[in-house]
Amino acid sequence: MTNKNTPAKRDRILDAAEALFAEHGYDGVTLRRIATRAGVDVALANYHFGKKLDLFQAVFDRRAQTLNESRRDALHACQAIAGDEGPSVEQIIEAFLRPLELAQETGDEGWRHYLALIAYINNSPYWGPRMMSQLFDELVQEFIQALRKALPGARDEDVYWCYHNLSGALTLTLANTGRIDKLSRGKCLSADFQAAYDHMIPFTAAGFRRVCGQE
Amino acid sequence: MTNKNTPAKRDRILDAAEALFAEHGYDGVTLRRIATRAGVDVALANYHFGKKLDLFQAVFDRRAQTLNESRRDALHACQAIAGDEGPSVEQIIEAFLRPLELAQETGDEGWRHYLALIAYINNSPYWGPRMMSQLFDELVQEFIQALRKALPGARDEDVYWCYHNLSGALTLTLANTGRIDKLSRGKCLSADFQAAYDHMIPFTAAGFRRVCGQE
DNA sequence: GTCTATACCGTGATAGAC
DNA sequence: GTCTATCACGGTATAGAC
Repeated sequence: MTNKNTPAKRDRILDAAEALFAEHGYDGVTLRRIATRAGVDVALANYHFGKKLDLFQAVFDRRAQTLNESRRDALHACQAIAGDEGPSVEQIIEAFLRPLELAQETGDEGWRHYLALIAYINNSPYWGPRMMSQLFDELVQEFIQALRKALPGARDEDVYWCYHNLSGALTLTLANTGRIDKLSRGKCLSADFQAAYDHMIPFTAAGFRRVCGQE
Repeated sequence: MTNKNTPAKRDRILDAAEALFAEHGYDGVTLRRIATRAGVDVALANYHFGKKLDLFQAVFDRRAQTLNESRRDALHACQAIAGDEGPSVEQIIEAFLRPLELAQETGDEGWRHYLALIAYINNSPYWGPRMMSQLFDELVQEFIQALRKALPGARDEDVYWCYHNLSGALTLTLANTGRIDKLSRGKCLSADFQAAYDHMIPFTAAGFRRVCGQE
């Protein structure tokens, strides 16, 4: 009961920063805007997190652990079910993507912002190389290893290029820009993540099979 | 002979802005840095283009016409060859992508920066909706129309979602972040655009066929 | 330890003098 | 076309309230 809602402000700063960084990028956001949105004083962000860059990093780190765990669990679960010959390409991609959909469809809209932030970072020539590897490479390599097993005889470069295409499709989905809404005149909605993944899974799985010679 | 190199400075401003906006985004770049890189006075950008936002727009507009024309030509050329039944999915996607590769592999590195800028804009929740449609929608609709013809019986939503996946894969390629270099430990290179498109074309074509029921 | 008010100093966009 | 001045804003440090 002592500090019941003391952590509230700290978290509200992270929430506000997450949403704003995801929409406007690192330089498009000021600490003052973050503070205003969080309903706290400007200096509080500095007190809790230090420099602006450290706050950015803190936002990036906060949900990474949880996300990696749920994806790893999904991968291991489908591997357990599949047995010795291992899961199919479709099953692996499903394990890669569905945890994201679940996160996006939580009541907690923070996850939506967080994943849009990942999209921003992944697509940025500046931030991408600096931040993606540290948190995600290990798990991605596990997925790629599983894909390699599901695609016997595939050349390594082909598998990586296919992963690149999957990653790109996913990134644009996470960015949630609303562009497809306009292009399709409302027939498709950026915010309809279930539809996005329902299409992305067979689309990319077919791509893997074709390029890696398993058609 | 009167103003032999008067346009030079103006163009150098555009070149510098293009490269910097592509790497750091709109807010990550100052007019001073642009001016320094262009080797001109700070105020000259203002003189030629007005506000920072107008300079951004000018950079975005500069090459759009040329790019749209070469893509439209590529589409019409493959349609002319194919005759009445129309080109295949593979041929249409090839027409959509190859002009980009050609632009990227010109000696003019400006095109590489420009296309990375398109990637930045397309993936941004803020800029995407504001800027993509005005320049690219008309042509994209032409491509989608061609794809629809190549995929008889496909549902509209499916075609749009497939296009979304193609657009995402392309966007990440244009962004040229170097991430795949690290992931693949040098087996694949972001800057190897030919390899990127050589893989993207069969990958996405197979995806279209699977999702749109033409397998 | 948590938080606020405020001050500092550099930097940025832009307008106006030349 | 160029140079300079202006004026607002941004990140950050500090002093102290609770």
